[in-house]
Amino acid sequence: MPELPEVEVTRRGIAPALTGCRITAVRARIPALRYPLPAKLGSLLADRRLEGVHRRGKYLLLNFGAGHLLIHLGMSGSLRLVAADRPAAKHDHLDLVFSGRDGPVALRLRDPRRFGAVLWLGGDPQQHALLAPLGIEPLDEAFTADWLEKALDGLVAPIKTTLMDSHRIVGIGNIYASESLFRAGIDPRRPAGSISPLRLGRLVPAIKQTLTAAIAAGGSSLRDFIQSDGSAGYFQQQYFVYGRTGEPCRNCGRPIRELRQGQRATFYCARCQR
DNA sequence: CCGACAACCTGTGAGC
DNA sequence: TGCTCACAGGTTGTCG
Repeated sequence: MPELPEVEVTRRGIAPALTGCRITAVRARIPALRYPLPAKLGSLLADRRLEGVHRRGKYLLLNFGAGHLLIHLGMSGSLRLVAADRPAAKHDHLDLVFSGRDGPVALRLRDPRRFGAVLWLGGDPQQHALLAPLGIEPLDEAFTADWLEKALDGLVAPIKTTLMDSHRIVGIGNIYASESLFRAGIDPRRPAGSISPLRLGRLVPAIKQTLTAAIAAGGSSLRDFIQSDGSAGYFQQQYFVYGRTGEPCRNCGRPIRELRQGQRATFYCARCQR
């Protein structure tokens, strides 16, 4: 579910409600997601004040002053703000209960597939083994066609799988890789290192526009993505190619094609993308 | 370093 | 209706 836009929408949903609030309880219902949950998370966070909520790639960082709680939503994770006494449903694995301005409120993590992660980072978050190797933020000013040309130099792998490599560029997952390449008019199978500067000059703004539009729409609601207040995102209504196999291209009318790259589905228009 | 692949886990929808 | 199979937003680790 969550690529950069969904994580950013989540961040913007929870930050205003929780920043400045203190933890009053922690409820962990399972011992581990992708990694074991931090031991003694309750005493670690007891009475701590949330200083801010940040994002790095698809990771959320909750700053508690003494350290950061790192949260990754994996494939199926979501965070919601709910009344603290609301019963937990299936796959609601973790609650962080805060003393909110209007009474106790729980930040509830749900993750059916359990590919997500919750870790406690005591030191500088950027030095952590999961964050240090991460690539550039695509919405940063530093992400330019010049930067991309150097980053892709010599690479033979298809541009689509390369865009999804978080050690080069963060935040672009399977949906937004296909969508960005359509907007740029680039064939997803094209070797990353042999794309002309002219085309890279189209790809950079295509990525930025795709991600920005998705954030503005509240993310994509594949199956069950929900915002922190429980409402849906609407970006999927703006998909050009993702999940539209056989349907007419919104630009030229030809049927959208589907292929597999690295065990993932790719969607594209054979006429508009070269 | 690069690229291909399996693995982690549950839910859902298609097809029979 | 019920069963089986393929596939789903991500990332790490391994291997050649």
